Parts: sequence; C-alpha cells; structure tokens
Amino acid sequence: MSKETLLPKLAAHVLSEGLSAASLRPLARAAGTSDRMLIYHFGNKDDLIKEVLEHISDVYSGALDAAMGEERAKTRQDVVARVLSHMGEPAMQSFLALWWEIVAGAARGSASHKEAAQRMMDRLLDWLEHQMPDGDPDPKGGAKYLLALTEGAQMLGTVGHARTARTGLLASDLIGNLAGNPSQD
Amino acid sequence: MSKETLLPKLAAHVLSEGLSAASLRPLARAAGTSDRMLIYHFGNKDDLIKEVLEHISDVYSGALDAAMGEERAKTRQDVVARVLSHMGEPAMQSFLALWWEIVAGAARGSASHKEAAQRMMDRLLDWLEHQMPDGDPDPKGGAKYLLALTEGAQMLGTVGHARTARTGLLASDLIGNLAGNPSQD
DNA sequence: CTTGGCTTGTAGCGATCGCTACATACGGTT
DNA sequence: AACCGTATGTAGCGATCGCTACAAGCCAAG
Repeated sequence: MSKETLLPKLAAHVLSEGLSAASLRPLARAAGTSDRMLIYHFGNKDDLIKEVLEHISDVYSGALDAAMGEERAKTRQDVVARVLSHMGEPAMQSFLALWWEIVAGAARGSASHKEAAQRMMDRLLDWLEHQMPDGDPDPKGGAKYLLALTEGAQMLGTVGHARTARTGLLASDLIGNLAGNPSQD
Repeated sequence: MSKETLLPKLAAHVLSEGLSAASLRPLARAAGTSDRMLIYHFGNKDDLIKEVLEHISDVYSGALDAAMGEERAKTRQDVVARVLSHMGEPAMQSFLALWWEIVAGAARGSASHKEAAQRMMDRLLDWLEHQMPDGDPDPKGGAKYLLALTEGAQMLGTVGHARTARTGLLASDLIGNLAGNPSQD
C-alpha cells in the first residue's frame, strides 16, 4: 500500500480523533497497515504528520473551491453569513476541531503546523476575496477584515461563547440583519 | 507542601512548557515534589490540570485588572490598540500559546478546558466593556465585536499572518490610524 | 508514651510511546 | 537459476505514561 493510498485514511483518522490522539499504532490500525510500515513510508512520525496536514489542507482547498459559490455575495454581511454557514456544516466540525490543534501547535513553535495553518488561511483569504460584493470599496482589505472577524467569532463559538460571537457580529454595523434561528450559550 | 503552594509552580510550568508536555513527573520536578504527591493532593491528573487552569485564569484576571487602565479609551481604535499592546507583551506570549491549547481542548470536548476558556473570555469581555469609549453608542455590543475582531487578529498573528491581521484591522474602518512600527509576516 | 491520622519516599505495575533489528516473501533483471 | 531491491511481518528495545501498594516518618491528642 502506497503513501498516496494511506494518506486519505490517515487524514480521516486525524480528523476524527484529533492530532493529540494520533499515535502510530492507532493510525496504522485505521489505515489498515502497521506502525512498522508507516515509519517505512514516511521516515518518522513528524514527517508523517507533516504530510497528513498537507494532504488535509489540500482537501480543505478543494472543499472551498466546491463552495466557491457561483454568484457573488451582495453585501459584506452576506459574505459573513456564507462563511458562518459553511463552517457550521456538520462535515466541517471535525475540521474545525483539528484547526485549533494546528493553531496550538503553531503557537508552540511547530514549523509544520504553522505552514499548514498558513496555507489554509491563504486559501480561505483567497476564497473570501472572491466572495466579496461587486461594488466593494476595498475587497482585499475587506476580506482580511472579515477573516479576522469570522475567525474570532468561530473561536468564541468553540469555547461556548456563541452568543457573544453572534452579538458581536450584529454589533459590527456590517451585519445589521442576520435575523433568524437563535443559538445556544 | 500544600496544594496552594504547588499551584503557582505548576502553573508556571504549564505556561512555559505547554499543556501537551504537562505530564506528572516533569510537573512534579518543576514544583519540587513527586508525581506521587501530585496524585495525593489532586486525586488524578485531570483534576490537577483543571485546578491549574482555574488558577491560571485567576492570575489572568488579575493581570487584566492591573492593566485596567485608569483613564478610558477615547475611541474604539484606542481600545483595539490597547488590547493588542497588552497581548503583545512578552509576558503574555506563553499565556497566548497556552490559550490556543485550551481552545483546542475545548473544541475536542474537554469540559474543563471549555470552562477555563469561558471564564477567561468572560473576564476579557468584561475588561473590554470597561475600556469602551465614554460616548460609545453600544458599549456592550461593541465590546463583543472588538473581542471577536481582536481574537481573530491574534490567531492570524499566531499562524504567521500578522500582516493579514494588521491589514484587516486597518480595513475595519474603525481602526483608521494605527500608524507606527511595522510587523513581520 | 502511645496511638492515629496526615504526609511522604520507594518501587513498581501494566500500558503505550516512537522506533529498530532481523528475517522473510515477492517480482523483475540478468 | 541466481540475484536484488521493494515490501512486509514479528518481536522487542528503552523510555515514558498515569497510577498504586506498602511502609515509614511525623506530630498532635489522648
């Protein structure tokens, strides 16, 4: 079984169980091989994780492409709503959990975590720029602004401050009418 | 040696080495005791970490109080500048690294991580409200808004997107003149 | 002085960690 | 047929993990 065959299964296991639970033997079991073979293919665990993260960031890029949305958003609030609904999908939950582990790794100085995180933010930023409304006065800067805002809101939701995040977005004066379904917390 | 004596040393070790490196024997060494005694005092590792995180969130509250600032900020951009300068201090770096580990733990479903994170955000939000400009039309909502925005910017900085964060803040139309020292990334 | 409850040291258990040594099997080249 | 590089299984190494059993020391109450 080749690396390329292994990577999707390894990625699936990392997504569902988390980086901190990703040790060789469980990973191998999930991929239908042995720890012995994982080391054989990837050299050592660090390089394995590195490649898995690269693989995941590629998959993530693909998911963004798929959600690229044929028609542009009309307003910045539409963009925010789109991001939130995209990240709120169940399929994104395990990715979101992994995301914070990657950020934590980057904060602790891991180069591979930082690279993976950087690539994903590059990609997300790019996606956001393409989503910006037609007549937006500053699409590039606005995308960066919305990136910070939505990521912060995302984090707040993760730690049980979804209500804070929601109220904060409403108070941004960009998102005047995000009416509808309430949220816990 | 009592729990109360131990906690600051344990907290210091967790801050400097990270949660993922916090195993009983190194923790005990750092606190001048034995793994045996840590279990004796705290029951098990989970409860130990829980108490350490509670302790740290108390210390963090204190640090916020100390930085409460005698005079109110004049504008929302002042508030953002204050937060950024506060979190940019070297003493805050290890706390920031720990923070993302806590968020990651919360995202993976750890109740104690989530509680600690919630408390810290409660406290930071409170601090932000007190920092809001005098004539602000919506201090409570505005604080939540600035919380999401600055936390997102913080995260971007952590993963090597400091420049993105900076540009995003500039483009927020609230932070029109954050002139001065440039930043990497 | 004795007793009894805190506190602590020593030793070790079973599990898991990343990784390696060694041997074997297979498949194509010469 | 002999050979050789790639792939794989089996076994185990030394380290670390969280935690526990057992015994000894300590110090105040009786």
